[in-house]
Amino acid sequence: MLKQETLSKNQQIVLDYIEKVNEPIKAYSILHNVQKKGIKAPLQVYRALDKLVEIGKIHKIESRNAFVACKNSNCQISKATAFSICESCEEVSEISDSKLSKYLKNFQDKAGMKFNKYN
Amino acid sequence: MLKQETLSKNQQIVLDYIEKVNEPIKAYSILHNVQKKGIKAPLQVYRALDKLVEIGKIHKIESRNAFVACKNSNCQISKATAFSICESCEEVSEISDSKLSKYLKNFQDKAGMKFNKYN
DNA sequence: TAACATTATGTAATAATATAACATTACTTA
DNA sequence: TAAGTAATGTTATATTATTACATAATGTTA
Repeated sequence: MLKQETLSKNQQIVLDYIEKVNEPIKAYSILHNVQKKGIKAPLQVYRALDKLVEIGKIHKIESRNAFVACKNSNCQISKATAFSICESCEEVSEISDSKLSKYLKNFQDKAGMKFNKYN
Repeated sequence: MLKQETLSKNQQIVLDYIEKVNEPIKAYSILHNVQKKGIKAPLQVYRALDKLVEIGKIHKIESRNAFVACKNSNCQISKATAFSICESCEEVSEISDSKLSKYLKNFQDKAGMKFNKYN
């Protein structure tokens, strides 16, 4: 099953905006900024976000309820990423050191669970 | 600066409940369950949770907006923990394999940031 | 191409999670 | 005991996310 090649209209609008701002951004902030493009309701944003996360184009930073474009698109580690977040300025970087990603991918806990994706 | 020895009334009520259920639980669920103890408002729960997280008695599982008692209290890795979460049943375990914790503690990214705490 | 399934959209309402603001009380410690 | 800090109580509100339902667009395949 190949990844879909083309994004839908709303998905593309949301992704374009997230890539443009190039830093973590919240759903309602995205909404405010794409209203001129015809997206009117939170759900339209959340649906696009869900899809973009699913196909690996963006990540959700759970502790911030924010979304950021993936820096490793189409790459193996896109589901095993992590972020460093500055405690004073909140600046977020996707960790590209692959050791952590490898560690996570190989992780297997005592009960036999294996790593599938970070959350 | 030593950690405080005694918890306040609300903190103790909330911690007792979280330890009793022994699985991740949400703030409003805690609220419903401690109302008989005199806690009436969300803020009273959130304030207790904030403090308990701060002193390491519990962790917040960001991707679930849930809180769980720490299994490594008073231990070095209490700020560098992680969880494995079953994708079908959502069962959550705190990873006690210390390799991940050690990796995180020693992590230093290209810009020189060091690990302080997970989020 | 017709029929069907799947995916995406639009819209309104509402649920779930979390914080702001303000007043008061309790605890610590100099 | 006075001053400072931490905790509490309460109301209102902000923020984040989903349910429910109707419709349209797209993809699949017989």
